[in-house]
Amino acid sequence: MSTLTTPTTWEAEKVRMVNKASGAGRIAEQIGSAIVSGVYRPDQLVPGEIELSRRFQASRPVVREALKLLSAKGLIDSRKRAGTRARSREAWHMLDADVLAWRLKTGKAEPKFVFDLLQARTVIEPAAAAMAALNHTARTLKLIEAAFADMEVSVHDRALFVEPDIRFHRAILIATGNDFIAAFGALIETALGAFVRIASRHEGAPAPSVPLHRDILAAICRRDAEGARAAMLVLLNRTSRNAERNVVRQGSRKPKRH
Amino acid sequence: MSTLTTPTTWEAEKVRMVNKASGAGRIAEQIGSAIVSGVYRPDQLVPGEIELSRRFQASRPVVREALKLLSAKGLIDSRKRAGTRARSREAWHMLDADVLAWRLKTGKAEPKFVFDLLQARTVIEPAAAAMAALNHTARTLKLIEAAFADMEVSVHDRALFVEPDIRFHRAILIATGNDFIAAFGALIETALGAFVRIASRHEGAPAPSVPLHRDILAAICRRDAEGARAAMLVLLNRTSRNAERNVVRQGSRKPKRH
DNA sequence: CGCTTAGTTATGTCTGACATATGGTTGAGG
DNA sequence: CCTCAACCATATGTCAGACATAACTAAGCG
Repeated sequence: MSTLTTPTTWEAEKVRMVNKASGAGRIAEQIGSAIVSGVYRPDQLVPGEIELSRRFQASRPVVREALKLLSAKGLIDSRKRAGTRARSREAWHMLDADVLAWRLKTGKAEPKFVFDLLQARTVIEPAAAAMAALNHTARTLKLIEAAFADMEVSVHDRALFVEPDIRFHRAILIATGNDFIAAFGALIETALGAFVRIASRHEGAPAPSVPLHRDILAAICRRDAEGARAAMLVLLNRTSRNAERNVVRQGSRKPKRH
Repeated sequence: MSTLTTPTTWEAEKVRMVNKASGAGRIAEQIGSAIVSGVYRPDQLVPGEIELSRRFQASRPVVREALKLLSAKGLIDSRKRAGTRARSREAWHMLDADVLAWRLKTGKAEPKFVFDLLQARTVIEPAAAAMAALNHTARTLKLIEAAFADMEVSVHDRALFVEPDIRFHRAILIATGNDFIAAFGALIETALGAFVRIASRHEGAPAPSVPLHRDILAAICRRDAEGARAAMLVLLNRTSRNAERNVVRQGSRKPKRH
């Protein structure tokens, strides 16, 4: 049953984040969530390793592995004598799938989170669609087409629809041929996952968005960069309107930072 | 700057990557560089932990911490029985400062790397400048202005010029008020660091770019979004022309992925 | 009063062992 | 001879206890 030489790369395997079940991943998630939710203030503290090992009922090496995970994501910084400190949010790796998930889960200030997510998508994805139109190959185009076909099949159920939807947008990012643009995949995934969570109780089937996706695919197919850009922009504008309608009203306020 | 013998040119508190000196960081850098340079093929192998601990003259816990660092950056994936495998490049966190540095250091296919870097900047930074013009605060504007002032001071020396230059572009990203846009800071830093490395032996002082930066700052100051976007685009086009002139000619070839 | 020095403390590192799951191998059964 | 189940080897996962090292604190000395 296994396809012999063809790698068929991901498919079964989801985007693998930290293994939540096992020790280090579980602890990293707990501490990471605490940091992004503001339990541990910017430039200070975090309990010591022995204290953490006691608190999480795990040995110190496991705690240290968890801390290394968080360190690699820019959340903490350990120095020899005085403990490990939570780093300020400018240092966080905001496009890391785990950091995004933790921020979303402990949804503090969710309106601004959703707004920024959409704003970033509006910057990246139209340009990505244009680049994909110019640079796509037979292989990458096939990925986009396959994702769109699966969207059409599951158009009746929002829960089923979201997976191929995410795959569609990711495939476009990959089709750009630019690794740095493709790095936004995690962001798209989180954004769409969040939207479906928010919007699922307000609306029915996602049928109206299918023709918009079809326009994007068609433009990419005929290597029409500006058409693809415009079509993607139309889709994102629709998504923005939906988000505005669904998010609590304060979402329309201009974000006001100190 | 990196692996040198700890001159600590600019003082302690900087963007802290992995602590290269100490065990886990040093090992992570070695293995990570090997992965991004293609020594360990996509979906396969990587020596076992005991073998690694022997090879790097370190204990197994330290090796495991290094592996956790790499795991958090999307480079590897460990499963219980059959070892830890190098993940395919789609999984790599391309905007991670360490991954960027490792890819740049073991510069394989550097022309495409530089080209993609510039292309990504052309997508992000004009939009970021426009957003900064609309959203900047007194605090964030001051950061941009301070960086520009330092650029003017050190205009005579390219080596000194690069630091405030990086700071200028980072400050604009921060001034957007959007965390996800700001996440590109590491990319900008790597890009400018790479360009100065490439261009330093071809050209003299970076004086011509100063008025272009001044135009960006002025547009942001007067909250002129489209002006800021256009000014940034002008700067990036100049940078692109310089890069084209400096990089070997094959950089103009269409990147051809299988 | 400032500088040096000693002590405290948390991270960093090491050793050695056991637990666990999984891939491969082997043997039983069809 | 082939199929499938049980077994075993192996690499990661986890644990415990110990020592090394550096940095912050404070006492001691000039």
